[in-house]
Amino acid sequence: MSHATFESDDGVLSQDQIGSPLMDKGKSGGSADGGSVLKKGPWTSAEDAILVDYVKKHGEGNWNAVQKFSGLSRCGKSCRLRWANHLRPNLKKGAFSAEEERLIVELHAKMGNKWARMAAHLPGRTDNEIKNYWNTRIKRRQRAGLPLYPSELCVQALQDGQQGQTFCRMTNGNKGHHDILQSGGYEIPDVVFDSLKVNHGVLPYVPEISDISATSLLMKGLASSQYGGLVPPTMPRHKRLRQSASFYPGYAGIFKDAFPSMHQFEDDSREKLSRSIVHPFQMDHDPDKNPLSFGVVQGSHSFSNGNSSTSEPSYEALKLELPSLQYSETDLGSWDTSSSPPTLLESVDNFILSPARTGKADSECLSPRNSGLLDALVYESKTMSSAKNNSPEKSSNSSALTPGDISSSTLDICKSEWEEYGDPISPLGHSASSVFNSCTPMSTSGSSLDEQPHPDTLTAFNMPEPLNQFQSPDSKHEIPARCDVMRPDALLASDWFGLGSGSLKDQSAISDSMVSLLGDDLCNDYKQSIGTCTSDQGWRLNSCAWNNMPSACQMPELP
DNA sequence: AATATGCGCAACCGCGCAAAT
DNA sequence: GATTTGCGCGGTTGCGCATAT
Repeated sequence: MSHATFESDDGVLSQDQIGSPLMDKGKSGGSADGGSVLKKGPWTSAEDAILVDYVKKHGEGNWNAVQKFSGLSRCGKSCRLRWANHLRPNLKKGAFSAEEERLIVELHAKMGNKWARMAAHLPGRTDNEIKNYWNTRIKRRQRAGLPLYPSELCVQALQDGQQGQTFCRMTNGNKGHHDILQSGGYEIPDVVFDSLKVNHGVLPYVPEISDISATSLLMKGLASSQYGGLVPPTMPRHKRLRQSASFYPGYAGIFKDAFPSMHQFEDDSREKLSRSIVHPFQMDHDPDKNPLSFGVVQGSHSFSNGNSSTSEPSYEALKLELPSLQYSETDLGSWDTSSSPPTLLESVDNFILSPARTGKADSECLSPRNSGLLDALVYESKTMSSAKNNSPEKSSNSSALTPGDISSSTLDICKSEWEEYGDPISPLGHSASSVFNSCTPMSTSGSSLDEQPHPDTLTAFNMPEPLNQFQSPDSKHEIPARCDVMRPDALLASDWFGLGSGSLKDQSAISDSMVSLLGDDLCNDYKQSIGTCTSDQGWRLNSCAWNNMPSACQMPELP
């Protein structure tokens, strides 16, 4: 197509776009070459022809030269995009095939929002296409109350892959790796670690799952901008701040400024926490050596093999790809701590989603938009009625909870916390109830606590399985794999960290730490909402707190 | 039939990275 | 070493169409 032809078309198009917001913006529409205004908006066939012609002659690349040499009044970026998404040869058009869809789901489970990389595995498909497809899928399945990831995805991965090394690596035994994949109910795919190794079978691109921080994932998910952001506008500022700080491991400075007590924690409580939490695991509680020694944060995956001693904290693990949590890349940057591993404080901060946080954040965790790999949702939906059958009365009894109670109470807390914030509508526009009713991946389906969780059952507050193993290597007294590692109350309330009711000293240490972490005011709130540490009974949860505590955080009666 | 709403897609924007200067 | 340039990526926006009211 000749330049003249294009100019002719352009003139018409310019008229078409007089009212175009894009044109109105004119941000990048300034003169680029000789004062000509770069056109925006839809491409015409004439423009396409020019671009194709140019590429045929000059090849791809140097897109900024397109305008110069072809007379196309488009910026280089626009040209590249147009070429890549519409004009380049071998592009597939039309709806995705079932196989493609399956692959996308799998890839997304692996890579998160790495559209370009996903596109590399889908010949003829563009990253934009995949992205749009995924976003559409999110909405669609969200509406339908379905999980983003089908349950067979993991099953297949298990079947096809090298067990324990690929997709569902953490789904060893009867414990759901999905716990971590979906930690917090977010669509937390396995994490891609480019720096490690790639491809172990299931997919053309299936990196070995390395350590993954459920908390980090959650944080990033919570920090997602794409999905409306984490912190609801109604959230008190300090809560937001705390959350935000938690979401950004690199926040330290800001966070500390806002919460001087954090300094105190770093100074005083680090040791306490290391001693009280890390040490029981016989982990290196030197935060410098083991900056992620906060259990989950540190390569829960490493625990999955039940051999913690062989699992060196992998800082590389922190170079995780963005999972589908939809957090911003920049957020991830803060996790790219290969050069500067997070301090214990930073790790701890991930836990310091104070009670103030739990309401929204936890609820957010359950947001269906983040329900990737939420097979649990399916499972839950199937058993929701069963869970609901658990009487509220049972839930209101603080300590004699049955597994079913836990299940129902899980739902209760989520709802109540939503309501507590007086924001009945989630950022997605879903009522809290609807969110939880349709997507809460927390139900134990009324099953016995002794009953092994469904492999696909991932809960927002599930304790990453490896930790569970860690906590109870013999699995004889396996405590339900439900502990919100994000919540200090989880740490305090559960025996999950081996603190139990008998480790009052450690609990007190944690309590002290919590004071430092949260500050007195918040800590008081925390104590009020969660409970108190008594000398004779250890942590005594307020019944309300207990009832409202996600089942993940509720400590079952020890045998 | 008119209007409102929702949905899917194409395109744009901002940011970050890497190479070139 | 600092700046510029080119490019790619991910997120967001806005338009057009379909459906619901």
